[in-house]
Amino acid sequence: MEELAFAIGKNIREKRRANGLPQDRFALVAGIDRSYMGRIERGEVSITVEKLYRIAAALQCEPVALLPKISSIHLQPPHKANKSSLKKRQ
Amino acid sequence: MEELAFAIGKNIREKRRANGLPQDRFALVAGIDRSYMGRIERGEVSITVEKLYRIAAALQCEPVALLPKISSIHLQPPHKANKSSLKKRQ
DNA sequence: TCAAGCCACGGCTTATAATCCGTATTTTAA
DNA sequence: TTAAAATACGGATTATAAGCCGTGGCTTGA
Repeated sequence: MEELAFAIGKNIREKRRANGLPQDRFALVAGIDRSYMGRIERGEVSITVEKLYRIAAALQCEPVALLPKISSIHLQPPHKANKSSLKKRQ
Repeated sequence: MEELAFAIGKNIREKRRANGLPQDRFALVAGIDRSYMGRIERGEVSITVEKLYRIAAALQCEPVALLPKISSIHLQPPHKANKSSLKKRQ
């Protein structure tokens, strides 16, 4: 149900297949664990920007080519709802 | 020295200031810890794509507006150099 | 002056990203 | 069909992203 991760994973898979690379070899090129790469493509995990850049590099594209428009994503509130720690300014 | 993180942090700070928001209030809007937001802007930490989207949303811009061109970044090899686990196909 | 706003920075903890290795299942080509 | 390639998926561990709370330093306006 991770909308963002799912959209990214779908884009990665499409481009990878367009490049004719199997998942495990692609993971190797990107310098990412093969099992983790599977999870990324399935949208099961939330990746770092650094991983995004590795993957884009392996696909020879810009990171933005893998990212959905922000308007298409509704991100759910943080797990630890961050409670102010900011003085009210009446 | 994290080139990517530093570039992103710089972009975020610029846009935040352009919006006239102090760091702590901005962190609040983005739903991110104030102290962590400071580290992000200083380029001390590697963030997830999900955080990138939160920040972009708070800045009312697309994530790509915060990301440097891939050609301007040389990413260093993974810490755990991922050793094949892939059969040779001689 | 000093109070308040803004930011840097620290130590510590908690959540989770990422790895490693194995095996089951599906897909594809001969 | 069936063997091999490609992928799914699992458990367990390690690395690190992210949160929490405090403090200190700097700048500016009252």
